[in-house]
Amino acid sequence: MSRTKRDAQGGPATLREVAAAAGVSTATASRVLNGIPGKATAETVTRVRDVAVRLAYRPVAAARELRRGVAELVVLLAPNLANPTMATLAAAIETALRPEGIGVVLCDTHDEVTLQDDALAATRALRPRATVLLGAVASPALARHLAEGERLLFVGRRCPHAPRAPFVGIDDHAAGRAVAEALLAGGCRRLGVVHGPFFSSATADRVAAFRARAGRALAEADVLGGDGLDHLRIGAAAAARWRGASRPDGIMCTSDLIALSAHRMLATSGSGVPPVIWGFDGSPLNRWVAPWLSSVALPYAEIGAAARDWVVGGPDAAREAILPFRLDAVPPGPSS
Amino acid sequence: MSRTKRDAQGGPATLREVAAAAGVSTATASRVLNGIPGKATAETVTRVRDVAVRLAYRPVAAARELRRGVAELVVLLAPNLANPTMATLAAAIETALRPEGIGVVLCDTHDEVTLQDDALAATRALRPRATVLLGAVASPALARHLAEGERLLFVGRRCPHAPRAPFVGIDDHAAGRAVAEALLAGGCRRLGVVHGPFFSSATADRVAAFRARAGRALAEADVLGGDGLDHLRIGAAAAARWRGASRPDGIMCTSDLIALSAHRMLATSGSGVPPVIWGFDGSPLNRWVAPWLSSVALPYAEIGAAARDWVVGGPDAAREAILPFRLDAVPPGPSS
DNA sequence: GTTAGGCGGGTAATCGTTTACCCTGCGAAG
DNA sequence: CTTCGCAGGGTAAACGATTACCCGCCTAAC
Repeated sequence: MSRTKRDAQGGPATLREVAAAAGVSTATASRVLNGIPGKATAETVTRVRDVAVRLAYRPVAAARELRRGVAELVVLLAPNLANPTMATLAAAIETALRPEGIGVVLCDTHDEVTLQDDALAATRALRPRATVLLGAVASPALARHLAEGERLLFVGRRCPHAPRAPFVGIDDHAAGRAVAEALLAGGCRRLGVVHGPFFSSATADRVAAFRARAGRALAEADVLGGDGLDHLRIGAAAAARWRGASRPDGIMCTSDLIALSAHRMLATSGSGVPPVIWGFDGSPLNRWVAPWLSSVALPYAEIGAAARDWVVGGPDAAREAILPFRLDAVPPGPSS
Repeated sequence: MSRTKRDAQGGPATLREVAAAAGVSTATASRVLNGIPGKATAETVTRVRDVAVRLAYRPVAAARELRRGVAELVVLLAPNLANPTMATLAAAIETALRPEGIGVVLCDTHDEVTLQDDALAATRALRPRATVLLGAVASPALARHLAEGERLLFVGRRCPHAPRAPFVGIDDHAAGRAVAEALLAGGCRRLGVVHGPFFSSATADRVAAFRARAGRALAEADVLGGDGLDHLRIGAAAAARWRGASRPDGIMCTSDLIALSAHRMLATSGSGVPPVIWGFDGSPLNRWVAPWLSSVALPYAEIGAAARDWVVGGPDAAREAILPFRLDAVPPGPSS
């Protein structure tokens, strides 16, 4: 029961001190605390555990990592945290990983390829369990990581270099089709699309399926967008092309952000009955900021859980998780 | 120029290999790569650097951390990443820290005290350079960390236990006063407030200053809110109390989120000219989702920079950074 | 009566860096 | 001709955990 040097100093206890206080070797203490069975009597186990609790022992992550060669960390690359969708996804993944004792290192790449590459290179030194990419773009470092067998998980958007790389997301093809069907079923006659860049597999799939299902209801001239990375600008620029002229009565935007700015631009032109607008992502904020917006809601919690399963599952985890989306349709009626 | 064992294996090079390839000891190699002056000839320096580049050497973070006792990591505790303000702040801080080679470990506490405590306890094992708290609430673990001298920085909202703890933010008192002045100068006669919980120093200061400046233009009955943590609910519930009855013509909400939901509730009641509404935080999204909203904009980039300065500044960094806010007033005119 | 093997545990190497300490010249000051 | 000090560099001990081996004992099977 005598205080060790460090205990007296007030610093956190080390494994050696726990072992000494419990009267065992560090090997035994380590095995007990890691729950390795068959290496200690029940009596020893409780004694070591008690001492560890009493001394408020917390293993230093760096020491374990150095020995094991991998940290209990996951790197999360997000293209833009100012986009509520990305922030919500990031939060969902972090929330799912925390109970596993895995920390999330966040990197906002601000939609820039060079920042993505910098982050990819820099975070290697951390030796994370995996790297999760929310909206990856093609880049040299990404290709290199892939070739070198780093553990990479793509969420929402597939790997630009290798579509078969581990992926968690929804069936964007089915979602695009569902939106077209909803619009047609709602009585829309002339459809339109405002989309982001096609290098995003999510965008490409949504638009392709929408186009296929819409058939002649969608004129090629009513498929707008694609330039730039800022969704708010995309929506505004695209919608401006419909200004004054006649326009579709049913529009799919490939993200809620695009829908927000497109709607705003359309609203200020203000002629006739407003079109029905669908977006993607289903932010909880929509109800308050855009009650007119129907949206394909992402299953955030399930995406987080799937990402966690892949991370903890190791090399033999399922390579793909295609999760069900939800259609949050605005009830028909006067748009307030 | 012969390949070392590990080099041949394709794994990343270690310092030992770099040193061997450069014909120096690991000590010298380490000193050169860490830029410690006066310990190597210029010729040696270039040789070591060249070899390091050629071998794509990256120091393993865990080893350095183990030796130094502190990781090049900062833990960021955010109350709710679904709130765009928090997400933007988090991104700003991460962006400022990255060039310093400091990674950000994100923890979303979902506004729950126990999660904040869990995160505080768990991240200690990482031995971060500092912990940054975005919207801290009082809690046992927080008090303990404070007492034990952990490096804690409070952003936006002061430490609930110790108002003098290191802080980065704006002068909320001045901001509240400025909003009252703007409303009065704009011709408003009856003011109102919708606020979040007062345990937030930011909220308390804003409301106190607003109240002081508004004087008799603000009736106590028009100060609403305070219950619950979800800003969207706060705004809706508060505004519902003005429904049907007469209401203020100028309202300050202590966050944009509150303003969003309050406005929506007011809009559906739809009687008479809509009140002028001010919020806080100045999200870039506001322009698109709430063009009617005036807002006290936070200097996100400057907050990130100040947080970085405090983190890298070590023990003698300035304890407080009070940064200038910006008033993003909606131009008077018909609210679309 | 052996012996294989499981249980309970200890010793010490190891992970990759940093850094305290030591050493050797060499030039300048005395 | 000493002596001091500095530039330039090497040796090896940390940092704190994990884990590959090793060892002794006891039981059960042969």
